[in-house]
Amino acid sequence: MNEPTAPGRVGDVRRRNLSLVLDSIAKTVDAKPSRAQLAAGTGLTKAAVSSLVADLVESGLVSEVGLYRDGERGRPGQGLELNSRRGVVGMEINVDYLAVGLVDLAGNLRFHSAVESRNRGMPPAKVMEQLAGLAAEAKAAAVAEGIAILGGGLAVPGLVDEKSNVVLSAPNLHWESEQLNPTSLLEGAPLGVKLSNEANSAALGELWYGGGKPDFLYVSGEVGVGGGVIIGSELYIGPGGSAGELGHIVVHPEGPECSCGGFGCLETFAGQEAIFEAAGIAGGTLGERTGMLLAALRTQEPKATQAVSDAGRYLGVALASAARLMDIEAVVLGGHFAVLGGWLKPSLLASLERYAPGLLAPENLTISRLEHSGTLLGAAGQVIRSVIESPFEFLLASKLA
Amino acid sequence: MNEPTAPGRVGDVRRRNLSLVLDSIAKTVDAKPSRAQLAAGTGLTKAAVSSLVADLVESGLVSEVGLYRDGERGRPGQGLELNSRRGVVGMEINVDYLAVGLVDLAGNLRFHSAVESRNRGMPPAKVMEQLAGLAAEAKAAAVAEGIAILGGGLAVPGLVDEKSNVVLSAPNLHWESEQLNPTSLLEGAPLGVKLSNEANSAALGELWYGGGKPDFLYVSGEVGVGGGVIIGSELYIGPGGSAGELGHIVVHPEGPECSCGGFGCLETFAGQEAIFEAAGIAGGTLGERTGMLLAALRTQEPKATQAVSDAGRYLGVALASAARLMDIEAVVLGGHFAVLGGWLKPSLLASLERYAPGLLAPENLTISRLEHSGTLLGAAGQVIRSVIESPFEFLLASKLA
DNA sequence: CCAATTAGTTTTCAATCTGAACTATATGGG
DNA sequence: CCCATATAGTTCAGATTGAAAACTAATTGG
Repeated sequence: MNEPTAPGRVGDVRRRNLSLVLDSIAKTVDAKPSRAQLAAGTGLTKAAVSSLVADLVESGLVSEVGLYRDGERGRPGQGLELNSRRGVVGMEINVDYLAVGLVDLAGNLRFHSAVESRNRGMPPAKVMEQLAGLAAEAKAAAVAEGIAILGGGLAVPGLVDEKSNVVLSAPNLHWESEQLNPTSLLEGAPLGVKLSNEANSAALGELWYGGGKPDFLYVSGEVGVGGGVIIGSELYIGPGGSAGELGHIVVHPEGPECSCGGFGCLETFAGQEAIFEAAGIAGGTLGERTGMLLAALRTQEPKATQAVSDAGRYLGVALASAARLMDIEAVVLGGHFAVLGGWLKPSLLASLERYAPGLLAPENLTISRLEHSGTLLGAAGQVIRSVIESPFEFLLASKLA
Repeated sequence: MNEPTAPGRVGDVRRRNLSLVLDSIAKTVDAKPSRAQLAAGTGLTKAAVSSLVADLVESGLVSEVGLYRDGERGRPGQGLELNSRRGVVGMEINVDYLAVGLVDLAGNLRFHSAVESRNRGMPPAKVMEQLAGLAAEAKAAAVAEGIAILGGGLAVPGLVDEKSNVVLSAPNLHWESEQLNPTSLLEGAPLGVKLSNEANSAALGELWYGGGKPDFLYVSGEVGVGGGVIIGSELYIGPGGSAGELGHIVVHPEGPECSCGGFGCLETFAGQEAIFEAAGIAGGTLGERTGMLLAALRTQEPKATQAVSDAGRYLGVALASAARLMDIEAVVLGGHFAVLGGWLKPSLLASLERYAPGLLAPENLTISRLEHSGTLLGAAGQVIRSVIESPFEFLLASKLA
């Protein structure tokens, strides 16, 4: 009724095992496993692994990196790793800036570039044009480093339809039902460009390239308060694709009206604008206002400390509810909340302890260290991940070419 | 890192296809598909379906039910259906009653029995003893109807460890870390007895045997306020197995202290006890108090209508948060909330519209019609479902026997 | 320099699906 | 009554794939 549940064919076994072997290689970062180690790790026979690895090497996804002697005696193994001469471009459109990065299959950020850009209210075509300039830089970097670009990921701060490349709504950009053509940013990349949501991408970036526990809630404090839910090392997006809207959890039933039309949403207490306003900070670019807020916090200006403490308290209420509802055991703070982390944490932890005592251990509340590259890494990572999960399709395509 | 991700073997294809065919037969209730129709429906060839069905019939899971002529000409097909001479016993321990039911593979409730029983504070052994009497009734009914019992499911109002048959905690029963031996209730049943959570089972019962949309939140108003989250036709239990704790969402940060140690939880506003207290109803059994409340509502006694209206309002706050966070599009009210449904719905809908305007269409807020058999059906259904999802294991077992 | 040890390949075999040919059983028109 | 047509279901050769075991390759230490 839901998935059409395709029949199992004999060939599916190979699809699955190709992915299993590739994933094992990907997981074993720094270790460069041999075929024999992969056989032991996966439960497959050496014969099967040899055959599978041959296909993966031929397609260019995996490369052999010299010999590897581990034990005392015996023939040394051939080290295997994800080919670092294949890469994916991660891109991000946000309210105040644009950014690109080049990530190789092994997960190294090989190039990074960002520009400030006031995108709120700007027509999508204009923004895409500017982004194309950054993408060209990434392409040039790839050529310089000898990296073949397989595809790209583009994160935007809004709800997207990944299949049709439509931004369904991005209120903070004032976009609604905007058809983008992200694939044109990377002409010729075999896997094209995948559109995704900013908070979700950041959560995935944190999972794959940051402090990646298998289950956690990522809290994204950009202009809005967003979230990304990771369960069992997978992104939970919900039936309609818009799960994780932490910013519109009701934290006070008598609270003020929110831009979403509801009342008492977390965003009205802990959104960037709300914090700036409560701290009495106005005017200037986002960067300037953030600087002013941090300066005020450093001098312990009462209005500023109170504003951040209040935000932490209400964030604690929201997280208590979220943790109880979804059985979440760890939280990672990103974006604005990462910047304010140190000032936010005390009131946040106190609030969590008040509203959900014993549920979330303080050491499970962490601050993202990926800073602004998390979203990029996540956007690119989704494409890398799709190859790791279905290498068979990639093999087919590369055989045709 | 999380699942050990077993390697794909050639034989896995058959496992999957056995399940695919069995599931197709199960989904096609009333239609009794032929092998040819299954082939068309699944995408497998007739040859493969014939071979798979042969195994399923031999194991007793599927039975052939006479000829079936559909078109104008041609040889008629052999109708196939889940064997209604195989059944599973669903059992429920709750605070105020015990219940059992016999469910055949096709999902028909063939026998049902319940007794009132004050189980709060009762030692588990005593409760299990009484339940054994009910289980014996179900076994006798199975013999009378010629049904072979494959296994059973036992739902309890608390957090359970399904692997070790331990009730980790059931605060409303005053149980903590209680080792049960549910399998002894159905001596000789090849699949044993599976322990599960009451709210989750009720949600699954609603999914499989009620108004089963693929995505919804089931709200269980028993003594506590629980919930079960169904996403993509599967139960979401979270990393620790305790997701869906709707009762401890914070609906008012200045609310009273809750039994969980937190403050302002939904349960303190909309739990059974809270409603009775606010309505000024005390004394007597649960059934008597419920009767008094319904009577007071019918005569529009102000305290009672106000109590229920308040409960609905706060339930709306919790559902608004839950719907935003998990992207939930439909809600089913069960238990106490189903009983109060008509009186609760107006304030609940108004509150939802205030706190999350436009998110949940009124027609997607429904009241369960399964009444007290929902939990039973879900508990038994989990065992039936496990057979449908891995018939290969069942085939193996039945070949050995 | 050879025994021991470990890595990786080749070969044979069994499981399982597909596809095509074949058998089985019904309807309806001449 | 009988045969063309149509549909259901079975049988059998062919292809894919991993398991198991035998084999080849490469390295170390005595």
